Amino acid sequence: MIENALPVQTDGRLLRGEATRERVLDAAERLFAAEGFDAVSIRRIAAEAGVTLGVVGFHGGSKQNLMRTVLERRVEALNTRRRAALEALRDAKTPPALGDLVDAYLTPYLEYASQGDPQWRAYARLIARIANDDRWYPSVGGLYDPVAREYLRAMQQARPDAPQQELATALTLTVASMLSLVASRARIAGLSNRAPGSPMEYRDTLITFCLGGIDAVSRT
Amino acid sequence: MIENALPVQTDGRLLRGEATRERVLDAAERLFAAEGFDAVSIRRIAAEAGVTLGVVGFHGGSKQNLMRTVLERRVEALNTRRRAALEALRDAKTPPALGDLVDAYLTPYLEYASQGDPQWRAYARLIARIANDDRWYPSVGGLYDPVAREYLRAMQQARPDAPQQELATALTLTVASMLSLVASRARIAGLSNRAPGSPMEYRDTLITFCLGGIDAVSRT
DNA sequence: AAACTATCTGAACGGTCGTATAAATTGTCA
DNA sequence: TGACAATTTATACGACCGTTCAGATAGTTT
Repeated sequence: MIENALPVQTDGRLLRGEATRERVLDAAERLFAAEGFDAVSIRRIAAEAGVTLGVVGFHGGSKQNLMRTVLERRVEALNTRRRAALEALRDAKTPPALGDLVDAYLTPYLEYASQGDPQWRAYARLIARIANDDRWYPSVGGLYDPVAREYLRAMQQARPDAPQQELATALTLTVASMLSLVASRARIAGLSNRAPGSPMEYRDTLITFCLGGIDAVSRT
Repeated sequence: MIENALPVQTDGRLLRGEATRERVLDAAERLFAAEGFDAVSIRRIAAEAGVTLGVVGFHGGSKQNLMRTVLERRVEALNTRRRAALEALRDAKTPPALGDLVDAYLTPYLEYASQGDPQWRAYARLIARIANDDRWYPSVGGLYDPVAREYLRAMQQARPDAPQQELATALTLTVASMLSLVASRARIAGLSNRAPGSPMEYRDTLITFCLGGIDAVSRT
């Protein structure tokens, strides 16, 4: 088993294979996001990346491992933006309001999902997919949950009298609503009689909805 | 292509094959719900149903057609319960309150999802799966949307001043929250530090959350 | 009993799957 | 330049895929 293939060479130009590796991960990211893990074959990933079959195995390992790598590749950037938004609220003179917390948590993901970079958009769709699949979440949920827990603590400080258990559930429903804007575009567009647009168009309504929901729950 | 294999015989006891057909559909329902369309092979459905491979094709047709049949089999029962709950509210002397509407829409699905019958539980999980998948929703969304639209009209009457577009979005977020209790049990249990329990345990919190959200949106 | 039809069996078809690997290629360093 | 390691190619493996179908079986009708 080839565990770690990182090049030992000094010069950056040496990493000829690093570019191919990115192409493979990008292709896998796009296809997994669009069609799901089981519907995509390694051969199609290879074709999409413009490489031969063996290269995918060389850079990505097994199919499961390839999926995991794709999921882990961008998680730090998303977590960093969410943490930074939370820090910014804490640095303000007044303690953060509930609405600011909801906004701060939802906005980075929505921006990534609506951004110009198609790879980030694909990654956002992929997250929405696996969050709704109990098969994947156990192995990657730990990457996202710590930040969510930080927000949960901040919400508890903003609503000290709210029942903890219910507040936690309200946050998970908030996350589910957010993800649904990306994962369930067909259903949402159909029911709201809108042409399916960027998730960002629903941002204000989403925040109002979730804030109203959390507020109601925290008054239980 | 054998289009319609319904038996012409008079006596009901004749339908020996009808029982096998149900076993095949039940097995497909369980496996599709648990692992998704692409992860399940017809051979595994046959084994799960205790029949040979050819029988699945005989009663279910192609794999796509089998999926469609499974989805359509129970939709009328769910729609009927939702419509009946709405009618009951309309027959009352006072016009239905928003909270009653939310309750009436969510409860039938949550009850099916928590019920003793494992096939109904599987069906509930399957719905939650396909609602989050743009590949399936276009072909089956029409089965569920008409009832949702009836509820939307009732909500508009309960909140005449609410902006229509936003109210529709709020309803889709409500549906997403409801489905997430069934589809994302791992994520929800993880974030709320609860052992994953029946969706019914979250019912009160869910209704409070969604009602608060719709209320907030309709005051926009 | 014979004809008939619905149901089921068992096997095969051509393809695609994930994975592994020997050999060829490429670029770097001693 | 020759040794060396990283990368890529080409191919093979056994397993499983969805679909089809000729023939066996069984229940009903004439």
